[in-house]
Amino acid sequence: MFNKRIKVKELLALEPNNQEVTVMGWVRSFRNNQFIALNDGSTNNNIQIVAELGRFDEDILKRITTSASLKVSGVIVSSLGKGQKMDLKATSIEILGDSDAEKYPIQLRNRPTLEYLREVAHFRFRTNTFGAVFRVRHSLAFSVHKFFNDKGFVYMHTPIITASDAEGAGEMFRVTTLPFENPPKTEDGSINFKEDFFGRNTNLTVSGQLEGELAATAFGDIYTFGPTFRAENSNTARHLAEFWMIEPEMAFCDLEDNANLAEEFIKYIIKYAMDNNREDLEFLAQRLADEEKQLPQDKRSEMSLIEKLEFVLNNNFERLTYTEAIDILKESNHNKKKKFQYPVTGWGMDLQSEHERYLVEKHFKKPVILTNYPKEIKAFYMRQNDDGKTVAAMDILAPGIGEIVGGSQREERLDKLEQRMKEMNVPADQLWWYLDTRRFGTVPHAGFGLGFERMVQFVTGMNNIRDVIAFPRTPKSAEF
RNA sequence: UCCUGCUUAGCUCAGUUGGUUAGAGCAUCUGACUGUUAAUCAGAGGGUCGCUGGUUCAAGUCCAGCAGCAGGAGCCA
Repeated sequence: MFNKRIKVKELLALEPNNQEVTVMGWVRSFRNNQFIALNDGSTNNNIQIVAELGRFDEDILKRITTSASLKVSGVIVSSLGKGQKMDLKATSIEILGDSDAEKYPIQLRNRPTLEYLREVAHFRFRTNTFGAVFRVRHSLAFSVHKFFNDKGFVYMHTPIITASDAEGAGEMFRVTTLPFENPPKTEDGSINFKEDFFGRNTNLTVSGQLEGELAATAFGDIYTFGPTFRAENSNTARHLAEFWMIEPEMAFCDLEDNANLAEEFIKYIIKYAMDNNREDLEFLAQRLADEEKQLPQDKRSEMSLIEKLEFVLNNNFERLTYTEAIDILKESNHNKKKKFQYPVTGWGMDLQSEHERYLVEKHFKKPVILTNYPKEIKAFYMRQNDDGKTVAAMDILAPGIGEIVGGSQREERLDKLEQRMKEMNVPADQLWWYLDTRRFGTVPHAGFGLGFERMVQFVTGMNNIRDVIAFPRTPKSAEF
Protein backbone atom coordinates (compact mmCIF):
# COMPACT_ATOMS: atom_id res chain seq x y z
CA MET A 1 0.00 0.00 0.00
CA PHE A 2 2.32 2.69 -1.17
CA ASN A 3 -0.30 4.65 -3.08
CA LYS A 4 -1.43 6.55 -0.02
CA ARG A 5 1.72 8.61 0.00
CA ILE A 6 1.63 12.27 -0.86
CA LYS A 7 4.46 13.73 -2.91
CA VAL A 8 6.49 16.39 -1.17
CA LYS A 9 5.76 18.93 -3.88
CA GLU A 10 2.00 18.54 -3.33
CA LEU A 11 2.41 18.46 0.40
CA LEU A 12 4.33 21.74 0.49
CA ALA A 13 1.51 23.41 -1.44
CA LEU A 14 -1.00 22.64 1.33
CA GLU A 15 -1.91 24.90 4.24
CA PRO A 16 -0.85 23.10 7.44
CA ASN A 17 -3.93 22.24 9.48
CA ASN A 18 -3.13 19.02 11.33
CA GLN A 19 -3.87 16.91 8.27
CA GLU A 20 -2.64 13.33 8.52
CA VAL A 21 -0.28 12.41 5.71
CA THR A 22 2.29 9.79 4.76
CA VAL A 23 5.46 10.71 2.87
CA MET A 24 8.24 8.55 1.50
CA GLY A 25 11.65 9.61 0.39
CA TRP A 26 15.34 9.81 1.11
CA VAL A 27 17.03 11.60 3.99
CA ARG A 28 18.94 14.71 2.96
CA SER A 29 20.00 15.67 6.47
CA PHE A 30 19.21 14.84 10.06
CA ARG A 31 19.86 17.75 12.36
CA ASN A 32 19.84 17.92 16.09
CA ASN A 33 18.68 14.31 16.43
CA GLN A 34 15.23 15.72 15.79
CA PHE A 35 14.82 17.33 12.35
CA ILE A 36 14.82 15.21 9.19
CA ALA A 37 14.99 16.91 5.79
CA LEU A 38 13.26 14.40 3.54
CA ASN A 39 13.35 14.60 -0.25
CA ASP A 40 11.38 12.50 -2.72
CA GLY A 41 12.56 13.94 -6.01
CA SER A 42 9.31 15.73 -6.83
CA THR A 43 11.03 19.04 -5.98
CA ASN A 44 14.32 20.21 -4.54
CA ASN A 45 12.44 21.44 -1.50
CA ASN A 46 12.46 19.05 1.43
CA ILE A 47 9.74 18.39 3.94
CA GLN A 48 11.05 18.90 7.46
CA ILE A 49 10.01 16.01 9.64
CA VAL A 50 10.04 16.59 13.36
CA ALA A 51 10.82 13.53 15.46
CA GLU A 52 9.96 14.76 18.90
CA LEU A 53 12.45 13.94 21.61
CA GLY A 54 11.78 10.74 23.47
CA ARG A 55 9.06 9.64 21.06
CA PHE A 56 11.22 7.31 18.97
CA ASP A 57 13.62 4.53 19.92
CA GLU A 58 17.30 5.31 19.87
CA ASP A 59 17.94 2.41 17.47
CA ILE A 60 15.52 3.90 14.91
CA LEU A 61 17.06 7.36 15.20
CA LYS A 62 20.53 5.92 14.66
CA ARG A 63 19.41 4.50 11.33
CA ILE A 64 18.24 7.88 10.01
CA THR A 65 21.35 8.60 7.97
CA THR A 66 22.03 10.46 4.72
CA SER A 67 20.09 8.82 1.88
CA ALA A 68 18.35 6.24 4.01
CA SER A 69 14.82 5.74 2.68
CA LEU A 70 11.92 6.41 5.03
CA LYS A 71 8.18 6.07 5.27
CA VAL A 72 6.89 8.71 7.64
CA SER A 73 3.34 9.32 8.82
CA GLY A 74 2.23 12.24 10.90
CA VAL A 75 0.35 15.51 10.90
CA ILE A 76 1.35 18.72 9.18
CA VAL A 77 1.61 21.78 11.36
CA SER A 78 2.96 25.29 11.00
CA SER A 79 6.69 25.25 11.61
CA LEU A 80 8.13 26.88 14.70
CA GLY A 81 11.41 27.29 12.85
CA LYS A 82 12.30 29.90 10.27
CA GLY A 83 13.37 27.95 7.20
CA GLN A 84 10.05 26.44 6.19
CA LYS A 85 6.35 27.06 6.53
CA MET A 86 5.38 23.58 7.71
CA ASP A 87 6.64 20.61 9.68
CA LEU A 88 5.49 17.03 9.50
CA LYS A 89 5.18 16.03 13.13
CA ALA A 90 5.92 12.32 12.94
CA THR A 91 3.76 9.71 14.58
CA SER A 92 5.54 6.81 12.90
CA ILE A 93 8.88 6.45 11.15
CA GLU A 94 9.68 3.31 9.21
CA ILE A 95 13.15 2.75 7.75
CA LEU A 96 12.56 1.30 4.28
CA GLY A 97 16.24 1.07 3.42
CA ASP A 98 19.33 1.74 5.51
CA SER A 99 22.23 3.76 4.15
CA ASP A 100 25.58 3.14 5.79
CA ALA A 101 26.93 6.63 6.37
CA GLU A 102 30.52 5.42 6.32
CA LYS A 103 30.13 3.99 2.84
CA TYR A 104 27.55 6.19 1.13
CA PRO A 105 29.63 8.16 -1.38
CA ILE A 106 27.84 11.50 -1.33
CA GLN A 107 27.91 13.53 1.86
CA LEU A 108 26.26 16.81 0.92
CA ARG A 109 28.13 18.91 3.43
CA ASN A 110 31.27 18.07 1.48
CA ARG A 111 30.01 20.09 -1.49
CA PRO A 112 31.00 17.39 -3.94
CA THR A 113 32.29 18.60 -7.31
CA LEU A 114 30.51 17.83 -10.58
CA GLU A 115 33.55 15.79 -11.65
CA TYR A 116 33.36 13.64 -8.55
CA LEU A 117 29.62 13.17 -8.95
CA ARG A 118 30.19 11.75 -12.45
CA GLU A 119 32.07 8.94 -10.75
CA VAL A 120 29.02 8.18 -8.62
CA ALA A 121 26.46 8.91 -11.30
CA HIS A 122 24.11 6.27 -9.91
CA PHE A 123 23.51 8.51 -6.89
CA ARG A 124 23.98 11.97 -8.31
CA PHE A 125 20.23 12.35 -8.97
CA ARG A 126 19.93 12.66 -5.20
CA THR A 127 21.62 16.06 -5.24
CA ASN A 128 19.86 19.37 -5.76
CA THR A 129 21.80 20.19 -8.91
CA PHE A 130 21.00 16.96 -10.70
CA GLY A 131 17.47 16.89 -9.37
CA ALA A 132 16.91 20.27 -11.02
CA VAL A 133 18.76 19.37 -14.22
CA PHE A 134 16.82 16.18 -14.83
CA ARG A 135 13.43 17.62 -14.03
CA VAL A 136 14.18 20.41 -16.53
CA ARG A 137 15.41 17.83 -19.03
CA HIS A 138 12.13 15.99 -18.65
CA SER A 139 10.10 19.15 -19.26
CA LEU A 140 12.10 19.98 -22.34
CA ALA A 141 11.60 16.47 -23.74
CA PHE A 142 7.90 16.58 -23.00
CA SER A 143 7.51 20.01 -24.58
CA VAL A 144 9.25 18.81 -27.76
CA HIS A 145 6.45 16.31 -28.26
CA LYS A 146 3.81 18.82 -27.25
CA PHE A 147 5.10 21.43 -29.68
CA PHE A 148 5.11 19.13 -32.68
CA ASN A 149 1.95 17.30 -31.74
CA ASP A 150 0.05 20.58 -31.46
CA LYS A 151 1.25 21.47 -34.95
CA GLY A 152 0.10 18.19 -36.45
CA PHE A 153 3.54 16.65 -36.93
CA VAL A 154 3.81 12.85 -36.94
CA TYR A 155 6.41 11.36 -34.59
CA MET A 156 8.53 8.86 -36.52
CA HIS A 157 10.73 6.23 -34.92
CA THR A 158 13.57 5.97 -37.40
CA PRO A 159 15.86 2.95 -37.15
CA ILE A 160 18.67 2.72 -34.63
CA ILE A 161 20.51 0.15 -36.73
CA THR A 162 21.27 1.28 -40.24
CA ALA A 163 23.08 -0.07 -43.25
CA SER A 164 23.85 3.26 -44.84
CA ASP A 165 26.90 5.23 -43.88
CA ALA A 166 26.19 7.52 -46.74
CA GLU A 167 25.51 10.72 -44.93
CA GLY A 168 29.05 10.89 -43.68
CA ALA A 169 28.01 12.58 -40.46
CA GLY A 170 30.83 10.92 -38.59
CA GLU A 171 32.53 7.71 -37.50
CA MET A 172 30.08 4.92 -36.77
CA PHE A 173 29.73 2.09 -34.26
CA ARG A 174 29.54 -1.27 -36.02
CA VAL A 175 26.70 -3.64 -35.17
CA THR A 176 27.61 -7.27 -35.70
CA THR A 177 27.17 -10.80 -34.38
CA LEU A 178 30.25 -12.08 -36.17
CA PRO A 179 32.93 -13.59 -33.89
CA PHE A 180 35.96 -11.40 -33.14
CA GLU A 181 38.20 -14.45 -33.54
CA ASN A 182 38.22 -15.84 -37.05
CA PRO A 183 35.36 -13.92 -38.66
CA PRO A 184 34.23 -15.36 -41.99
CA LYS A 185 36.28 -14.04 -44.91
CA THR A 186 35.60 -13.56 -48.58
CA GLU A 187 37.98 -14.87 -51.23
CA ASP A 188 39.93 -11.62 -51.22
CA GLY A 189 40.47 -11.85 -47.47
CA SER A 190 38.10 -9.14 -46.29
CA ILE A 191 35.36 -9.81 -43.75
CA ASN A 192 32.31 -11.44 -45.31
CA PHE A 193 29.36 -9.44 -44.07
CA LYS A 194 26.99 -11.63 -46.06
CA GLU A 195 27.31 -14.04 -43.12
CA ASP A 196 26.55 -11.34 -40.55
CA PHE A 197 23.16 -11.04 -38.84
CA PHE A 198 21.68 -8.64 -41.38
CA GLY A 199 23.62 -10.03 -44.31
CA ARG A 200 25.43 -6.74 -44.69
CA ASN A 201 27.62 -4.31 -42.80
CA THR A 202 25.45 -2.42 -40.29
CA ASN A 203 26.05 0.41 -37.85
CA LEU A 204 24.32 2.47 -35.21
CA THR A 205 22.58 5.49 -36.69
CA VAL A 206 24.29 8.87 -36.90
CA SER A 207 21.09 10.60 -38.01
CA GLY A 208 17.50 9.77 -38.76
CA GLN A 209 17.28 12.48 -41.38
CA LEU A 210 17.29 10.41 -44.56
CA GLU A 211 14.53 8.14 -43.27
CA GLY A 212 12.75 11.22 -41.94
CA GLU A 213 12.69 12.68 -45.42
CA LEU A 214 10.98 9.53 -46.70
CA ALA A 215 8.19 9.94 -44.16
CA ALA A 216 7.87 13.67 -44.80
CA THR A 217 7.07 12.96 -48.41
CA ALA A 218 3.91 11.18 -47.25
CA PHE A 219 2.84 12.88 -44.02
CA GLY A 220 4.04 16.37 -44.84
CA ASP A 221 5.37 17.20 -41.39
CA ILE A 222 7.22 14.68 -39.24
CA TYR A 223 9.81 14.71 -36.50
CA THR A 224 12.11 12.21 -34.90
CA PHE A 225 13.43 12.25 -31.35
CA GLY A 226 15.79 9.44 -30.58
CA PRO A 227 19.28 8.34 -29.70
CA THR A 228 22.14 9.01 -32.07
CA PHE A 229 25.63 7.55 -32.02
CA ARG A 230 28.96 8.94 -33.13
CA ALA A 231 32.16 6.98 -32.66
CA GLU A 232 34.32 10.08 -32.88
CA ASN A 233 37.17 10.40 -30.43
CA SER A 234 35.87 13.75 -29.26
CA ASN A 235 36.70 14.75 -25.74
CA THR A 236 34.97 18.03 -25.12
CA ALA A 237 32.32 19.52 -22.85
CA ARG A 238 29.80 19.44 -25.73
CA HIS A 239 30.23 16.01 -27.35
CA LEU A 240 28.86 12.60 -26.48
CA ALA A 241 29.18 9.25 -28.23
CA GLU A 242 25.48 8.63 -27.50
CA PHE A 243 23.14 11.59 -27.54
CA TRP A 244 19.55 12.46 -28.34
CA MET A 245 18.60 14.41 -31.40
CA ILE A 246 15.37 15.97 -32.60
CA GLU A 247 14.97 16.09 -36.37
CA PRO A 248 11.84 17.65 -37.88
CA GLU A 249 11.37 17.35 -41.62
CA MET A 250 8.76 19.36 -43.52
CA ALA A 251 7.45 18.95 -47.05
CA PHE A 252 6.43 22.10 -48.91
CA CYS A 253 8.94 24.08 -46.93
CA ASP A 254 11.89 26.31 -47.84
CA LEU A 255 14.87 27.58 -45.89
CA GLU A 256 13.06 30.59 -44.46
CA ASP A 257 10.10 28.47 -43.27
CA ASN A 258 12.66 26.10 -41.76
CA ALA A 259 14.43 28.87 -39.85
CA ASN A 260 11.10 30.27 -38.66
CA LEU A 261 10.06 26.90 -37.31
CA ALA A 262 13.41 26.32 -35.60
CA GLU A 263 13.26 29.68 -33.84
CA GLU A 264 9.65 29.19 -32.79
CA PHE A 265 10.48 25.69 -31.56
CA ILE A 266 13.47 26.72 -29.45
CA LYS A 267 11.51 29.56 -27.88
CA TYR A 268 8.56 27.28 -27.20
CA ILE A 269 10.49 24.68 -25.26
CA ILE A 270 12.41 27.32 -23.30
CA LYS A 271 9.10 28.99 -22.43
CA TYR A 272 7.67 25.66 -21.36
CA ALA A 273 10.53 25.07 -18.95
CA MET A 274 10.29 28.65 -17.66
CA ASP A 275 6.58 28.17 -16.98
CA ASN A 276 6.84 24.71 -15.44
CA ASN A 277 10.26 24.54 -13.80
CA ARG A 278 10.70 28.01 -12.38
CA GLU A 279 12.08 26.88 -9.02
CA ASP A 280 14.55 24.48 -10.57
CA LEU A 281 15.76 27.11 -13.03
CA GLU A 282 16.18 29.63 -10.23
CA PHE A 283 18.19 27.09 -8.32
CA LEU A 284 20.36 26.43 -11.38
CA ALA A 285 20.78 30.16 -11.95
CA GLN A 286 22.06 30.54 -8.41
CA ARG A 287 24.35 27.53 -8.83
CA LEU A 288 25.81 29.06 -11.98
CA ALA A 289 26.26 32.44 -10.32
CA ASP A 290 28.06 30.80 -7.39
CA GLU A 291 30.29 28.86 -9.76
CA GLU A 292 31.14 31.98 -11.72
CA LYS A 293 32.14 33.85 -8.57
CA GLN A 294 35.44 31.99 -8.80
CA LEU A 295 36.07 33.35 -12.29
CA PRO A 296 37.66 36.71 -13.08
CA GLN A 297 35.10 39.43 -13.72
CA ASP A 298 35.48 39.44 -17.52
CA LYS A 299 34.78 35.70 -17.78
CA ARG A 300 31.48 35.83 -15.93
CA SER A 301 28.12 35.90 -17.70
CA GLU A 302 26.70 39.35 -18.19
CA MET A 303 23.19 38.05 -17.55
CA SER A 304 21.89 35.55 -15.03
CA LEU A 305 20.58 32.28 -16.42
CA ILE A 306 16.98 33.44 -16.04
CA GLU A 307 17.73 36.78 -17.67
CA LYS A 308 19.47 35.02 -20.54
CA LEU A 309 16.48 32.76 -21.17
CA GLU A 310 14.08 35.69 -20.99
CA PHE A 311 16.29 37.62 -23.37
CA VAL A 312 16.18 34.76 -25.87
CA LEU A 313 12.39 34.59 -25.60
CA ASN A 314 11.94 38.33 -26.11
CA ASN A 315 14.28 38.95 -29.02
CA ASN A 316 14.43 37.77 -32.59
CA PHE A 317 17.34 35.58 -33.50
CA GLU A 318 19.82 37.45 -35.66
CA ARG A 319 19.66 36.19 -39.24
CA LEU A 320 22.45 36.65 -41.71
CA THR A 321 24.13 34.85 -44.54
CA TYR A 322 27.49 33.18 -44.39
CA THR A 323 28.79 35.87 -46.77
CA GLU A 324 27.64 38.65 -44.43
CA ALA A 325 29.21 36.83 -41.48
CA ILE A 326 32.57 36.63 -43.24
CA ASP A 327 32.41 40.37 -43.93
CA ILE A 328 31.66 41.15 -40.28
CA LEU A 329 34.50 38.93 -39.14
CA LYS A 330 36.92 40.38 -41.67
CA GLU A 331 36.09 43.95 -40.67
CA SER A 332 36.11 43.27 -36.94
CA ASN A 333 38.74 44.93 -34.77
CA HIS A 334 39.33 41.50 -33.30
CA ASN A 335 40.51 40.29 -36.69
CA LYS A 336 42.44 43.47 -37.55
CA LYS A 337 44.33 43.15 -34.30
CA LYS A 338 45.05 39.55 -35.31
CA LYS A 339 43.43 38.16 -32.19
CA PHE A 340 41.89 35.16 -33.93
CA GLN A 341 44.00 32.04 -33.70
CA TYR A 342 42.70 31.12 -37.14
CA PRO A 343 42.84 34.23 -39.33
CA VAL A 344 39.76 35.11 -41.37
CA THR A 345 41.12 34.32 -44.80
CA GLY A 346 37.97 35.12 -46.71
CA TRP A 347 35.00 33.67 -48.49
CA GLY A 348 34.96 29.90 -48.68
CA MET A 349 36.67 29.19 -45.38
CA ASP A 350 34.95 27.09 -42.76
CA LEU A 351 34.08 29.04 -39.62
CA GLN A 352 36.07 27.98 -36.56
CA SER A 353 34.51 27.84 -33.10
CA GLU A 354 36.24 31.08 -32.15
CA HIS A 355 34.65 32.83 -35.14
CA GLU A 356 31.19 31.54 -34.27
CA ARG A 357 31.69 32.52 -30.64
CA TYR A 358 32.77 36.02 -31.66
CA LEU A 359 29.64 36.51 -33.76
CA VAL A 360 27.27 35.17 -31.11
CA GLU A 361 28.88 36.29 -27.86
CA LYS A 362 30.69 39.50 -28.81
CA HIS A 363 29.09 40.98 -31.91
CA PHE A 364 25.36 40.14 -31.75
CA LYS A 365 25.11 38.85 -28.17
CA LYS A 366 22.15 36.64 -29.01
CA PRO A 367 21.35 33.47 -30.97
CA VAL A 368 22.32 33.73 -34.61
CA ILE A 369 20.94 31.92 -37.65
CA LEU A 370 23.60 31.64 -40.31
CA THR A 371 22.43 30.67 -43.79
CA ASN A 372 23.67 29.94 -47.32
CA TYR A 373 27.08 28.42 -46.78
CA PRO A 374 29.53 27.56 -49.57
CA LYS A 375 28.53 24.18 -50.98
CA GLU A 376 32.07 22.83 -50.55
CA ILE A 377 31.82 22.80 -46.76
CA LYS A 378 28.32 21.32 -46.50
CA ALA A 379 26.57 17.97 -47.06
CA PHE A 380 25.49 16.56 -50.42
CA TYR A 381 21.75 16.71 -49.74
CA MET A 382 21.55 20.46 -49.25
CA ARG A 383 19.73 22.42 -51.92
CA GLN A 384 21.96 24.28 -54.35
CA ASN A 385 21.27 27.98 -54.65
CA ASP A 386 21.02 29.75 -58.00
CA ASP A 387 24.40 31.44 -57.52
CA GLY A 388 26.09 28.09 -58.12
CA LYS A 389 28.33 28.64 -55.09
CA THR A 390 26.17 28.24 -52.01
CA VAL A 391 23.62 25.84 -50.57
CA ALA A 392 20.46 26.53 -48.57
CA ALA A 393 22.00 25.52 -45.25
CA MET A 394 21.28 26.98 -41.86
CA ASP A 395 23.10 26.72 -38.52
CA ILE A 396 21.78 28.17 -35.30
CA LEU A 397 24.49 29.23 -32.90
CA ALA A 398 23.74 29.78 -29.23
CA PRO A 399 25.84 31.80 -26.77
CA GLY A 400 28.05 29.55 -24.67
CA ILE A 401 27.12 26.39 -26.52
CA GLY A 402 27.94 26.95 -30.18
CA GLU A 403 26.08 25.08 -32.86
CA ILE A 404 22.77 23.92 -31.46
CA VAL A 405 20.91 23.37 -34.74
CA GLY A 406 22.12 22.30 -38.14
CA GLY A 407 19.65 22.16 -41.01
CA SER A 408 18.90 22.92 -44.61
CA GLN A 409 16.44 22.97 -47.41
CA ARG A 410 16.98 19.62 -49.15
CA GLU A 411 17.86 19.21 -52.80
CA GLU A 412 14.61 17.97 -54.32
CA ARG A 413 15.79 18.04 -57.98
CA LEU A 414 17.00 14.57 -58.96
CA ASP A 415 19.60 15.69 -61.51
CA LYS A 416 21.17 18.25 -59.18
CA LEU A 417 21.23 15.75 -56.32
CA GLU A 418 22.82 12.99 -58.38
CA GLN A 419 25.41 15.38 -59.75
CA ARG A 420 26.34 16.51 -56.23
CA MET A 421 26.54 12.92 -54.95
CA LYS A 422 28.91 12.05 -57.77
CA GLU A 423 31.10 15.07 -57.00
CA MET A 424 31.26 14.14 -53.33
CA ASN A 425 31.69 10.37 -53.83
CA VAL A 426 28.42 9.45 -52.13
CA PRO A 427 27.38 5.95 -53.29
CA ALA A 428 24.10 6.57 -55.10
CA ASP A 429 23.33 2.84 -55.53
CA GLN A 430 23.09 2.32 -51.75
CA LEU A 431 20.70 5.25 -51.47
CA TRP A 432 18.33 4.17 -54.26
CA TRP A 433 15.39 4.47 -51.85
CA TYR A 434 16.36 8.03 -50.94
CA LEU A 435 16.67 9.03 -54.58
CA ASP A 436 13.29 7.42 -55.32
CA THR A 437 11.55 10.22 -53.39
CA ARG A 438 12.97 12.60 -56.01
CA ARG A 439 11.71 10.34 -58.79
CA PHE A 440 8.13 9.99 -57.58
CA GLY A 441 6.32 13.11 -56.44
CA THR A 442 9.31 15.11 -55.27
CA VAL A 443 8.56 18.31 -53.36
CA PRO A 444 10.56 21.17 -51.92
CA HIS A 445 11.27 20.23 -48.32
CA ALA A 446 13.50 21.17 -45.43
CA GLY A 447 14.41 20.16 -41.92
CA PHE A 448 16.95 20.46 -39.15
CA GLY A 449 18.60 18.56 -36.34
CA LEU A 450 18.71 19.88 -32.81
CA GLY A 451 21.11 18.34 -30.31
CA PHE A 452 18.91 17.75 -27.29
CA GLU A 453 21.67 17.70 -24.70
CA ARG A 454 23.06 20.99 -26.00
CA MET A 455 19.60 22.46 -25.61
CA VAL A 456 19.46 21.14 -22.04
CA GLN A 457 22.87 22.70 -21.42
CA PHE A 458 21.66 26.03 -22.71
CA VAL A 459 18.56 26.02 -20.52
CA THR A 460 20.18 24.69 -17.34
CA GLY A 461 23.46 26.56 -17.65
CA MET A 462 25.45 23.38 -17.12
CA ASN A 463 28.86 23.78 -18.74
CA ASN A 464 29.59 20.12 -19.39
CA ILE A 465 27.31 17.99 -21.55
CA ARG A 466 28.14 14.99 -19.35
CA ASP A 467 26.14 16.63 -16.60
CA VAL A 468 22.87 16.88 -18.54
CA ILE A 469 22.54 13.22 -19.58
CA ALA A 470 21.97 10.55 -16.96
CA PHE A 471 24.76 8.19 -17.92
CA PRO A 472 27.15 9.80 -20.41
CA ARG A 473 28.95 7.74 -23.01
CA THR A 474 32.26 9.30 -23.96
CA PRO A 475 35.58 7.83 -25.15
CA LYS A 476 36.89 5.40 -22.51
CA SER A 477 33.81 5.87 -20.36
CA ALA A 478 30.62 3.77 -20.14
CA GLU A 479 30.56 2.72 -16.50
CA PHE A 480 26.89 2.90 -15.66
C1' U B 1 43.58 12.64 -32.14
C1' C B 2 46.59 17.25 -30.75
C1' C B 3 47.98 21.04 -26.87
C1' U B 4 47.98 22.38 -21.59
C1' G B 5 47.21 21.09 -16.66
C1' C B 6 45.98 17.83 -12.69
C1' U B 7 46.33 12.93 -9.79
C1' U B 8 48.37 13.30 -1.65
C1' A B 9 42.73 10.57 3.85
C1' G B 10 35.77 9.04 2.04
C1' C B 11 35.45 14.51 -0.31
C1' U B 12 38.03 19.35 -1.29
C1' C B 13 42.89 20.79 -0.94
C1' A B 14 48.01 22.49 1.51
C1' G B 15 52.82 20.21 1.50
C1' U B 16 58.96 25.36 1.19
C1' U B 17 65.70 24.81 -2.00
C1' G B 18 64.68 16.75 -2.18
C1' G B 19 65.79 15.59 4.55
C1' U B 20 63.64 12.19 10.13
C1' U B 21 56.93 10.47 12.52
C1' A B 22 52.89 13.60 5.42
C1' G B 23 48.95 18.17 7.38
C1' A B 24 44.08 21.10 7.31
C1' G B 25 38.75 21.73 6.58
C1' C B 26 34.61 18.81 5.81
C1' A B 27 32.71 13.78 6.10
C1' U B 28 32.71 9.28 9.38
C1' C B 29 32.77 7.23 14.51
C1' U B 30 32.24 8.24 20.07
C1' G B 31 30.35 11.60 23.72
C1' A B 32 27.69 16.22 25.00
C1' C B 33 23.71 19.58 23.82
C1' U B 34 18.69 20.11 21.98
C1' G B 35 13.64 24.21 17.55
C1' U B 36 17.73 22.79 14.11
C1' U B 37 18.41 24.99 8.75
C1' A B 38 25.47 22.93 5.44
C1' A B 39 23.03 22.55 13.56
C1' U B 40 26.86 23.38 17.37
C1' C B 41 30.87 21.81 20.92
C1' A B 42 34.74 18.14 22.53
C1' G B 43 37.52 13.83 21.29
C1' A B 44 39.03 9.61 18.13
C1' G B 45 40.07 6.62 13.95
C1' G B 46 41.49 7.17 8.91
C1' G B 47 47.35 7.50 3.89
C1' U B 48 51.13 1.73 -0.71
C1' C B 49 51.26 10.34 -1.94
C1' G B 50 47.66 7.28 -9.69
C1' C B 51 50.89 3.02 -11.75
C1' U B 52 55.83 1.36 -13.50
C1' G B 53 60.79 2.39 -13.83
C1' G B 54 65.01 5.77 -13.06
C1' U B 55 68.44 9.63 -10.55
C1' U B 56 70.05 10.15 -5.32
C1' C B 57 72.93 8.60 1.01
C1' A B 58 67.67 10.15 0.93
C1' A B 59 61.82 11.15 -3.57
C1' G B 60 54.95 13.15 -2.07
C1' U B 61 58.83 16.63 -4.08
C1' C B 62 63.49 15.66 -9.66
C1' C B 63 63.41 12.67 -14.65
C1' A B 64 60.99 9.12 -18.20
C1' G B 65 57.00 6.03 -19.75
C1' C B 66 51.92 4.57 -19.02
C1' A B 67 46.88 5.32 -17.27
C1' G B 68 42.79 8.22 -15.77
C1' C B 69 40.49 12.94 -15.27
C1' A B 70 39.83 18.14 -16.48
C1' G B 71 40.21 22.48 -19.73
C1' G B 72 41.17 24.13 -24.80
C1' A B 73 41.39 22.66 -30.23
C1' G B 74 39.70 19.64 -34.29
C1' C B 75 35.19 16.81 -35.87
C1' C B 76 30.13 17.87 -35.07
C1' A B 77 24.55 18.14 -32.67
